[in-house]
Amino acid sequence: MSTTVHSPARRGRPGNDRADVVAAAVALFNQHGYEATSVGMIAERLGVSKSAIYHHVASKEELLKQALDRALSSLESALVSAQAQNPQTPEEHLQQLETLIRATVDVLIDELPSATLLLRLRGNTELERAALDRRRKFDHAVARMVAAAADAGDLAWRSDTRATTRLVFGMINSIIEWYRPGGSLGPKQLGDLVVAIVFEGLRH
Amino acid sequence: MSTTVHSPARRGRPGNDRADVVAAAVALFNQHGYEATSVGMIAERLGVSKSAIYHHVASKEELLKQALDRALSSLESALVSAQAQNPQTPEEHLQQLETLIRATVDVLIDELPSATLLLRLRGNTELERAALDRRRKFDHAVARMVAAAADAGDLAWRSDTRATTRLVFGMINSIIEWYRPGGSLGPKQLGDLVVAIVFEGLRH
DNA sequence: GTCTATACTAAGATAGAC
DNA sequence: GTCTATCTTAGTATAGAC
Repeated sequence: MSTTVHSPARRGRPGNDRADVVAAAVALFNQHGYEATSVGMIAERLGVSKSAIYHHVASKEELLKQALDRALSSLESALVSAQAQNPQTPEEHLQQLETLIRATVDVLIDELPSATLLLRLRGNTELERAALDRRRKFDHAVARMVAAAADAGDLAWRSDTRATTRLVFGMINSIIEWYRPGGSLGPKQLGDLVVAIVFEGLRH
Repeated sequence: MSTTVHSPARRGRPGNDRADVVAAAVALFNQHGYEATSVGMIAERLGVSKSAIYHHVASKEELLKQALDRALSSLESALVSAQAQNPQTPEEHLQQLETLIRATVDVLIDELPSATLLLRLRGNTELERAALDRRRKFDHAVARMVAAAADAGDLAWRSDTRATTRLVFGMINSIIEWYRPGGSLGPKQLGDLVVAIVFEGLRH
């Protein structure tokens, strides 16, 4: 069981390792949904038989868990990095939100497959509900940060802070629906664009 | 085959009609995904046996088609109503976009189940790809309307009109992820909020 | 690390009775 | 409008050889 995440030069017999299997699984989970993806489909994509998959993981659910952990950890790191700022003035609160928005955009792009999986979860199993709970904790921490910025003034959160926060992060999360690496738009530029729309709007 | 959509008082033997079956199916498609939803699950939700479903529709796919047609027709109507405005001045272009945004929000709320189904499509079958094609035509028409507004001036579409449009409608579409009827926020207020964020941004 | 073979379960759909 | 019974295919997972 070579648990190495990115071994630079693999030892031993060629073939697939755990990371390969997870990557193939996540791609298929995103295309067909977790429930509708069979172990046979994952095996087929890797060019091996079904039972070869069970050499790497104990169950189909373990593949889901791997990917969700990865996405959640990355998002939580983004939040922590913004929380480190400890803002005092209204302008510093705005800067903190900007940091959070850019860090979230970066995570969505860097972890596009696993983040996509997370954002499409429906909570149909215990594992999925646990992941959604963890995501809800993240959302609440974000909401607290936004509320603090609104309290400090300088932010037109338009009476309903909760709905506004959902809309803003709905916009950010929608990136996974269309963003593909290698396009003309890089992470930095996309972050600029999102921040500009959120804070300044589209009217001249 | 009583094809009535909302018969005020049903004739004949009590039980489920086509609309009941479609509604149950859509709810389950949204929760588990189309592929992962079995006809047996639909039957169970309605309290009947599997084969009772096949009295109302010829296949599982027909249930999907019904719902997607409904969502697409509603969205296309919203677009047509905005297109009827034929704007001349920059301010009229802005008003046209506002009309489109409000009409889209209304459709998402009024047709929440079927709109949710449409927005989560992955294009894994011919039917799904046909629906996605129809949705793409809608998106392109929206993009043309936005481009016309940008050309008329008065709109800070920040160099990349395409990405900006995607982000804005990503925000609007994200409504389906959390909006539930009966909350404190009505369609009108939500439309106000979206329009305010999109045009004015959050900074004071 | 991968294979074939197999156990067991559930899927979509049909036939024909009530 | 719904039922039971059935056909056929495909799902998750395991056993044990190479």
